[in-house]
Amino acid sequence: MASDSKAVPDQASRRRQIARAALNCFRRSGFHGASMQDICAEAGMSAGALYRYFPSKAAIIVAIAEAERESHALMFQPLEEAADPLAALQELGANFIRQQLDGTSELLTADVLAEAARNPDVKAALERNAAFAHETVTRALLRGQDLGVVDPDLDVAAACHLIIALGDGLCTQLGGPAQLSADRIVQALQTMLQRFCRPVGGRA
Amino acid sequence: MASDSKAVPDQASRRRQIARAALNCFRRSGFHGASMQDICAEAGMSAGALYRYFPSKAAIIVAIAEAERESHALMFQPLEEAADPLAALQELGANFIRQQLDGTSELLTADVLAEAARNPDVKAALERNAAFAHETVTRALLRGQDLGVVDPDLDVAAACHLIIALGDGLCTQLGGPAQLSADRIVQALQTMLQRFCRPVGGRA
DNA sequence: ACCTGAACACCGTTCAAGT
DNA sequence: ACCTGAACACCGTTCAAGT
Repeated sequence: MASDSKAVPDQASRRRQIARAALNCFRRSGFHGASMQDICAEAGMSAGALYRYFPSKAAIIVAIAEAERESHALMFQPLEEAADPLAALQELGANFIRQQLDGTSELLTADVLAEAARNPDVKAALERNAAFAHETVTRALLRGQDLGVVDPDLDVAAACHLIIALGDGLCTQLGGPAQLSADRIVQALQTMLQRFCRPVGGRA
Repeated sequence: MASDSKAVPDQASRRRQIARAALNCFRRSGFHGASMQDICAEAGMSAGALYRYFPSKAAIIVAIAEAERESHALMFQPLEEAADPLAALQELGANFIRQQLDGTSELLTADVLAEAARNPDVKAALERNAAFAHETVTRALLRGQDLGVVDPDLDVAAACHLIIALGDGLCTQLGGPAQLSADRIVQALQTMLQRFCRPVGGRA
């Protein structure tokens, strides 16, 4: 709290405005497909003006990735509190897939991953997101072990790695050859998570 | 067989030479990071010459993707013949992960996926690869059901979708926050596949 | 103080001109 | 016949000049 709270658009809301415009453009044409001119037009300002608020195109991606982390935090919330963390993880997976097929999802597209390979700031932002997801899922599985709903011999860290890779893969996937219904994929995912994580003896 | 078999470099070997040079450049700097000038330099020819053999930068990716499909076919071979298709799938997964962590792998990077979102030819090439993988894994699981090593109630198509998404995710992943050993990931993957696919009653 | 938009150094691609 | 490399239309980014 250093200065502001005026009626004129401040730095932060300007940045949000630009990020929102950019997100529209990226969704339409991808990160490299959308030009700065497009983004400027969509945001209703000139190139020079935009560069007052973001030092580069990549910096816009970083801002979007950071916003995405907040929305993930919301999505992951139930994992922390649920009475049955494994059931909550299955539920989360179902929501995730539905959101993915809706196209409602924000933007963890292949484009962004590709940019991360070249730009250290983007890479760092995505790694923060991945670390957050990893930690949250890890905590849920450990708690599941304490509660007896997760196999106590499961290698939780390695399992998380796979589960998150699966999530990433579902994000970037090309529809798939056959057109499977969301329900069938959701069902299969729940079966996979259940069988993979539950204690070896039991059926629940 | 229309014309050739001379000592001078023919069309096909020229194309291979360019594709190899491009692959080196892409590995170094990614698809967008590598300029055509870089590729020309690496291949030892001018821009005009290169464009005699490939109509665009994207066309080079398509050629690489097609070569990758052949190498996948080789990798998937055991699935078709193995006495235990589920065991063969686990083995394939282990090889896949090791190859991934070696950096030995060809190029199903985020870059290429990103390009597919914008270029229909690249997209078509990747879809051919995905369809091939999907069909092969599907056949293996169906055969596993016949042989009694795979749960007869498993939704094979949906399971394949998840397994291939997992493979894609492992390809594009950013190392992961913690540095897990390949062995632990391999072990977890085998557990996951085994528990997911085997008949519900049994242990083998 | 803040914005504009032409200018800069690049990119992928083309094509007149060379050999 | 095949190749060269300057030229073209773009891109992300900058910065003199305006208000």
